[in-house]
Amino acid sequence: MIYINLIYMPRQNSSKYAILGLLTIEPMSGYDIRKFVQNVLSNFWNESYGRIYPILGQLAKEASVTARLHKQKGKPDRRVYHITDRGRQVLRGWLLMPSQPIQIRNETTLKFLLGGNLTIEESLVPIQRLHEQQVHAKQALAAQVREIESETGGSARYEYFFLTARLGQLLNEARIQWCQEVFARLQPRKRSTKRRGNR
Amino acid sequence: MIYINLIYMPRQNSSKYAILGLLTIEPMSGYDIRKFVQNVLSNFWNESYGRIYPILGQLAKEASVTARLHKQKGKPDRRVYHITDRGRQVLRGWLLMPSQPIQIRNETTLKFLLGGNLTIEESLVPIQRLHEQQVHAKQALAAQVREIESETGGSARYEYFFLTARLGQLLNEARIQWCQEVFARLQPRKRSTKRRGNR
DNA sequence: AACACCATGTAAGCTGTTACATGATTAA
DNA sequence: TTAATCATGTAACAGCTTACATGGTGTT
Repeated sequence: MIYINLIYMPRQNSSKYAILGLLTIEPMSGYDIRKFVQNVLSNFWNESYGRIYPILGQLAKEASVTARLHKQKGKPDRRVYHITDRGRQVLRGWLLMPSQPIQIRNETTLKFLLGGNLTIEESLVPIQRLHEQQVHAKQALAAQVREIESETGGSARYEYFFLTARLGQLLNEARIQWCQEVFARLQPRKRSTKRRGNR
Repeated sequence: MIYINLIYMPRQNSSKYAILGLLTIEPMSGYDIRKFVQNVLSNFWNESYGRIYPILGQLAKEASVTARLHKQKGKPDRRVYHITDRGRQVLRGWLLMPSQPIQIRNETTLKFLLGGNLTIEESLVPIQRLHEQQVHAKQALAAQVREIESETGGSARYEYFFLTARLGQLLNEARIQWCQEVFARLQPRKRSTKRRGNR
């Protein structure tokens, strides 16, 4: 295939900038980044080792970060990455660009929409699971908010961390409420309508 | 690389089952599916032509769907796909499986979290855009709900369509409220703190 | 004349996860 | 003894989008 007018323009590699951005919070190793993403950002971001390590190498080659080796006793060496001024410039350029529209693929919701192909009981199973999960997440989010509030009372970053956690809370509450509405509307008439050919 | 114990187990191809599922709502062409996903499901699902057409061909080969050619005057022929009994079985198997955890990558939220690298004014720009967009989406969602309510008053599918749209509404309201909280907390002290080296 | 819509389809190629390798320490 | 955690890294490969091709009709 020949590209004459345009070079193949992939949706940009946001992992690269995400990792760069996390290094402005604190210098981190690849392992730290993974942990941070899993523990703190999992509500709206994810990264796998398979991306993190190659990207850190690439960023170092571009002089957007510098690596410092921290030797440890009893544990493997840590390669801690620090963002450079050049890295901050690159990051700033990305931060100011309009965000890529989110490509959402929420299997649970799609399956629920197609619930007409199942019995009501079958359709409710994943929603019960979702409800439990979201109620559990509610605790974790509240703890996170308390931690942020206690940590850095007046820092510039504080507001952004707090408000991001707040978004998580609001979405969490919305999902819990939805589950309750589903239970209220779908439970009562328990006619096991396993009708398939509905046209 | 040699896989001895396990075959490479990719995250499953949910597009295939999604497309199959949409054909239980109504027989559709590839073009219809794209339109439907964009117009109705865009809040929680997306599919591109590059996937839809090959998958429809694959599903036809597997006898999960059958194709019927609809000739049109002045417009290209439409290849309309109908789900088969075998297809319904395959779909049912997928619907009963627990959903893959959502892999979210919300650039807007991540960028907001990293707002400490920008001025408050700069950080607020995308949130103002988000707010406008969500207020606009609110209208569209309300219209969608009204349409579902009027269409099929008592059908089995009605409840699932309605409740899915309802989830969209609740999440939409949560996001709008979040934007307002952001404006309230971030606007007042308009000190243009373009501090970069925050450690 | 330019553009958008209808309609189907394919090749390029980046994106991103998973399953490995490796190896020491600590907890159950 | 088994498993988990710490820690870095790579190869395989499916997932998915984008940019094309093609061509008629209707709208601005």
